Amino acid sequence: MEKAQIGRPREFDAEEALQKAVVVFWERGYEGASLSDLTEAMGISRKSMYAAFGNKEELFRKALRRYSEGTVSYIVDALEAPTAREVAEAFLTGSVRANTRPGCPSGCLGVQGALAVGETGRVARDVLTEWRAGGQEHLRVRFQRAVAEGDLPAGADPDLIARYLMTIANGMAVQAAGGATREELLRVADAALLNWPPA
Amino acid sequence: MEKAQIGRPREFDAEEALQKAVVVFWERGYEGASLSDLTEAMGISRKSMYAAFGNKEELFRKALRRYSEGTVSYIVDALEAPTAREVAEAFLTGSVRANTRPGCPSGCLGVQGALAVGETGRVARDVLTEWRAGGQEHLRVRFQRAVAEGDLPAGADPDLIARYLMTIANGMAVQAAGGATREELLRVADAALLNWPPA
DNA sequence: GCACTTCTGCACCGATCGGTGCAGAAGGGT
DNA sequence: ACCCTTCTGCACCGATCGGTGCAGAAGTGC
Repeated sequence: MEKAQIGRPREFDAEEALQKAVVVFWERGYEGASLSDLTEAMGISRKSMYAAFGNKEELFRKALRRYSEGTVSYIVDALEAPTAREVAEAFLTGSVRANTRPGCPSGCLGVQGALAVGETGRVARDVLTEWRAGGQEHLRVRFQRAVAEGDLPAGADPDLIARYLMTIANGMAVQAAGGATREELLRVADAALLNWPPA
Repeated sequence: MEKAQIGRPREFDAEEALQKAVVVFWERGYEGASLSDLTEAMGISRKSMYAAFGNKEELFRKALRRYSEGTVSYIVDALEAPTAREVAEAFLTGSVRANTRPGCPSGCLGVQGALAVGETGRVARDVLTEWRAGGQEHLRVRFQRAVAEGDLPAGADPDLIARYLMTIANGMAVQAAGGATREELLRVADAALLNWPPA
């Protein structure tokens, strides 16, 4: 993978710069984040950004990937909880924590990054739609397994349960973007889990 | 209120044009909707738009007001339901219907109109944040009344119940923007109401 | 040291952004 | 008929958008 070192090496840390881009996209959304905003935060010139990441859309894709591996890696952990109930708990409390992390923008990049957009944001919007659907699909598969294992009743609908949880998580992202606190959202998560399974 | 008719009257129907603007903002968001997009859909020139509505921010405010009075007027109706449980049901099913109305953009203008934005969208974002908070406050007051009337148990927390319902509604807006169908979301609404009150 | 590659910063590209100035047309009220 | 106001369409404003061409600096392998 690593090509032989030929020519002048870049002066900045690409991972570090990408993390800065994540924050800008997270805070302003794809369309609201201008190249000037991005490169200024990343501490590099436009030319260096294009050489290292391709273009704005590619930068967004890579930022989302980094966001997935970092901020919202709780999802992967949640899926490994021993029972469906614990999966749901870990997923929702993880969402709350990610949406209200001190020092980070409020809400979720995957939700507010590009929800309704103009022509220029179509790709970013579709990327995020697919990203959210992917997360929901992981939940669905996990709950399907839980049904097979007898952890959930035979009549339970894995698709509905996954969508139910993802809907709550999406809603909490909107709430966080609007200023809701971690404590307020944790209470919502508790309320959402009062009846389990929800179908 | 009506100023005496002096000078040439405008050639277009302001209400009709405003409704077109609602759809464009709803579909593309505040920043994603350019003046060209808006005026083209409204069928009027830039100059006529500025004369009739002020500027883009004012147009957005007026579009949101019209949206409130039209598409999401179900909230007002829901608040008048006789019991807290029926209020919750009417609110959630109304949300689902509004988010998945054939011929209209998917999702909710109040959510996807301006969630994460750049400098130019700050005002629109704050307007929507306040708008969502206002809706939640109406629910809270209604549930507070329900507690006073004994319709909800004395220990119930109106603030939490209102936030819980608004979180679900917000989440369903995100789901609808991602392509969820009316039937799928109605099942989510049912699941969310399985335990009542949720706290 | 040399050749080669890739870096960086700056100026610049056409397109589009929100918003206006202007001129002329068109409808009042009297 | 007149005046006066407000309409409309078009061209245009400076600013900013995402993206590049260019020149020179700076590193690597030989």
